[in-house]
Amino acid sequence: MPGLRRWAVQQRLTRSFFGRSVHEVAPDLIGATLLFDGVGGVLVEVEAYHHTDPAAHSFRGRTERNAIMFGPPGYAYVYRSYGIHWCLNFVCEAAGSAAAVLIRALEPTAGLSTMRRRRGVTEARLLCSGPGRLCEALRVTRAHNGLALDAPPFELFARPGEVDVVVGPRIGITKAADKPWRYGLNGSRFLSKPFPAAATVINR
DNA sequence: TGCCCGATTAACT
DNA sequence: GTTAATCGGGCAA
Repeated sequence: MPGLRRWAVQQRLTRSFFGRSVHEVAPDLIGATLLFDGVGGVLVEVEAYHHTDPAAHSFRGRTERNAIMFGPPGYAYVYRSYGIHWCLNFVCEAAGSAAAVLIRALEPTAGLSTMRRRRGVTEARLLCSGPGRLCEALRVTRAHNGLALDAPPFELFARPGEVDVVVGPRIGITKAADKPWRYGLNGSRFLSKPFPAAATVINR
């Protein structure tokens, strides 16, 4: 029956979803829906980090700031970036792996007027295209560091079907800059930056 | 304690 | 293309 699918219940992402390799979870988050207090949209760009990765906050061991990364999967790790912005991560793998996915961009679908007010811009493309912008639009701060991802104010829903995921090098880092651990929704206009023209596309 | 630098962004030239 | 804003972590002294 045409249109039936729109009534299908979207599956919520649970802790077990995050208890896998960060390099599996990251591409599987592309196309998923993130809501924070009812405001959010479809994830279109993420990056993977791991404690063996020189670019990761957890690379030099546990500190007060990154402690959440060393805990169990399925929790939010929020940190201050450049003393100005907040950045949101999802902790993955097993406790001690200190692996997390940085949430870099989403396509806004819920709470657009709220996001516009918080961000001070009207263009939808500028609301959540970048980790700092996204946290400002969703009003994610240090107060949410350590919160479970399967309970309010978070709501996470699995993507409804397969998507084309584009894979490329991460942005804004100097260490391990060659690692292709940035994942995006192929063709999305809500990416924080385009992927290289030669970037690989995979179906997930 | 002091210094350097960063998983960024917006406003410049 | 370049740069200021702004501050905590990490490391040298």
